[in-house]
Formats: sequence, structure tokens, C-alpha cells
Amino acid sequence: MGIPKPTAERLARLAQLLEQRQNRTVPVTSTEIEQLTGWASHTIRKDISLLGAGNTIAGSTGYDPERLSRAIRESLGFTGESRNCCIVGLGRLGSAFLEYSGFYGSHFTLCAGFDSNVNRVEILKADFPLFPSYKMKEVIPRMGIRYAILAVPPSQAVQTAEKLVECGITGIVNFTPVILPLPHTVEVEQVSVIDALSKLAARLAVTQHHAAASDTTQADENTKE
Amino acid sequence: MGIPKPTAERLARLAQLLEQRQNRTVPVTSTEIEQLTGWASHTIRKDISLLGAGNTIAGSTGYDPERLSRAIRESLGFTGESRNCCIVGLGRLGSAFLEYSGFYGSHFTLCAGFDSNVNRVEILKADFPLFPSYKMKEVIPRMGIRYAILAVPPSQAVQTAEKLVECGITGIVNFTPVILPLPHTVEVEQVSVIDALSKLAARLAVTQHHAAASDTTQADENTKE
DNA sequence: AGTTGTGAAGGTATTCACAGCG
DNA sequence: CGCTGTGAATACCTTCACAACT
Repeated sequence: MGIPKPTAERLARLAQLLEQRQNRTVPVTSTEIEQLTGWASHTIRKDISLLGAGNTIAGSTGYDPERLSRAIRESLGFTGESRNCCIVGLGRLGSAFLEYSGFYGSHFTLCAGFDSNVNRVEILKADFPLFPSYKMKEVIPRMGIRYAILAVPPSQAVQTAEKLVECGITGIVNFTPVILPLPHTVEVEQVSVIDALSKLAARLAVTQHHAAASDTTQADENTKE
Repeated sequence: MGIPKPTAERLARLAQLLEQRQNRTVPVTSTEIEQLTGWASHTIRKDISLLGAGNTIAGSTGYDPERLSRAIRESLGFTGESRNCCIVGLGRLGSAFLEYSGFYGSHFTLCAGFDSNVNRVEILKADFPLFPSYKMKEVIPRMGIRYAILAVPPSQAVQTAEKLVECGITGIVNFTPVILPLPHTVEVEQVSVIDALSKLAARLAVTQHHAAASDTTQADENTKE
């Protein structure tokens, strides 16, 4: 029993979705989720079934959103407390996150920012403390930060990433276009624009021909067609 | 003969990498690529073999970077000219791209920006023209723009995306956390931070145990382990 | 009726192992 | 020998089809 990664990613997103949803109590059906996400209803049912049954509200009525999202979080090891993240690199892009509201709904907390430029650290304002980069080694372990958002200039990407790993970071969201050669105990999610565009172009180039008769919807790169 | 999407994505990235590489002429081996990307050497060889042989420099020496990257671009249909992109939503995040240098190395061109707030459009400066949103329908077809970077507030995401599709956009890089229910003739690449963090957390939670004896490197979420 | 849940089938991508070339 | 190239084997994920339940 091991949850496949694609399934895990879908479930993570689903949990997030359920928590943002209105109607906290009214049951959610696999068909409704299909409408929201574009993932086929059987995909969703299969995914959910993989985390062990017992999430259906009665039998035919759908899932209990509350219970389902809890089950997902447990199964994925998303323990109760919010996960601590830091943002590294406070340039144009990085500083955009300082006022990004999206973190509130989520189970992640942005709780520190770093930049090698001390000026920036002093000028910028945020709801959480900002530090000069040389303090990473002290601050990151102390605050129990496991995730980092990397938004430094490309030239500094690799060395900064390595430093982050030394500080105990286990997951990096990499906004630079640079490939990070890190031990695979660390997970890296590549989100540079160019990279995203390249993926799009690549997929469009090989777009399969089995379009079939369907005007259903899709919504995520995980819809592997 | 159809190139699998994961392969296409890897190859796209590889091409990009080769072009950034120093040593334009010295052959590149699958092992070197492994070091750079974290993809196993046999994965790379397989990927390359799928686009038809004849990229090896002599036989045992490795690949000709120049020839290889050209072969990739051809095979993926990345025709000569740069691909036109626009940025939609010029808030904090969107406007960060106006001065993003990463586009220069790439085969993508950022050539228009849109925002519903006319003030922003007038105040902001960029190397390319900025327009009020209502001009999308006219500008996008005229400039032959196929890709859009979506950076509007979440509440406007869906309607804006739909409008983009109407205008002829075929690929959307979605920076909002909102799932876009679009026909699957359109490719969407989701790059919201929260989403990326969730993916990381999900993968770390299910991290497979077959770590084996290896301290090789990894670098991309496509390393499906 | 409409739903979930899931074994089984099917399809795709990854990994292996080794032939073949320089 | 080291390296590419690739058929074959494997592992993985998705899709189907239908039983079970309300």
C-alpha cells in the first residue's frame, strides 16, 4: 500500500479545494468534483478509495467534505499544524509574495524572508520577519521551517539551494529557471515561467490525436489526457 | 510514433539546457546530462532515441549539443521563430515579469501585457506594449499570440481564462490557485505557489522507500522516482 | 434512480540488459 | 572499454465495468 504520487498530488489539491468550498456540510459527489477539477469521476473515486474506504456519508449520497479532507490530510501525513515556509530572494518576484493572500486558506505559513541585500530586508514590510541571508543557518532550524520558495537571481540559485538544504529544508519551490542538482531526499518543484511555457509547448506539440468525441473539461497538467 | 508527454517535457528542458551550456561544441554524454538534471542516464538515452537516431557525434563520444537541441526542437515542432506570449494581470506578481530577464535566452517572447485597470496600463513601463483588457480580442489574434501568463486575482481567473481561449490562446500558464475548467484543446500549466507546496508535501509524505543505494541527484518533479 | 467502491483490463512510461559501434 | 541505441520486461497509473448499497 503506497499512494501513487499523481494520486497524492490530486488528493492534496482536492483537500485544499474542499476547505475553500461553501456548503461545509452538504455532501460532495465525485461528479461535482469532476466538474470542479476536470478529473474524471472514476479517477477521483479511485484516488479516494486508495486512502481506505469509509468516507462516504451514508452510501449513495456522496462524500462528507469535512471527513474526506481530514482523511486526505492524515493519509498524506499533513499533520495538524501549518507547515512553515520561507521565501528566499526578495527581488521583484520574491517580494510579490509578501502580500500574497493565498496562504491564508492553505495549511502553509509564510513565516520568514531572506535576502542577501540588507537594504531590501530593512525597507520591505511584511507580516513576518525578514532577515539577511547569512542568518538562514540560525533562523530556519529555530523556526522549524521545512519549505523554501526560491526566487533569487539565476546566478545564485544553485549555491543558495545547497545552503538551504544544509539548513534543513526538505522541499523547494524553485522559481528560477535553473536546474538544481540536489540529493533526492529533497523534493524540488520547478515553477519557472519559461519552464512552464516549455512544458506547454511540448505538450501541445505532441497533443495526442485521440481527442475522441468529448467536450468535457480539463484543468490540470495531471490530466494526462 | 508519438512522443510521450513526459518525454516531451524532459526534452524541451534539455534543449533549453543545452543552449545555455558553455562548451558549445564539446560533446555531451548521457551521464553528464544525468548529473545536470538528475534524470537517469538510461531515461535520457531512451528519450533521445525516441526522436529518431543520428544525434550521436561519432559513436562512442556522446551527443553533439548543437545537433541534438536542433533535433529536439524540430521533433517537438518548435519552429524557428520565437513563440509569442502575453501577460494578463499586471498586479504585483504580473508586473514582476515586465522586467524578467529569463525570456532572453528562451524561445519565447513576451510581447504584450493586459490589465483591466487602465491606470496600471498607463503607469507601468515595459519593452513591449501594454493594453487595457478589453483590447485582448483585437490584439491577441493580430500579434499571433498563442500563450498567456495568467496573473489576475483569483476571483477573475476563470472568466479571464475563458476570454483568452476565445481570443485564440492555446496554452495558459496559470499563476492563480484557481482550477480552470477549459476544453482540453487548451493546455494549462498550474504554477501557483500553494499548489507547488502541496505537491511537495504530498510527495514528501509518500516518498517511496526504494531509495536504494544511491546518492545521485535529482532536480525535477518529473523524476517520477 | 444515483452513488460509491474496487478488481481486472488496458495503456503508458520507466527501467533493464545487452547488442553494436567507434 | 565507454558510450549509444533499443527491444523486452517491468512497474506504474488510468480506465473500465459492474457489484453493492441506499
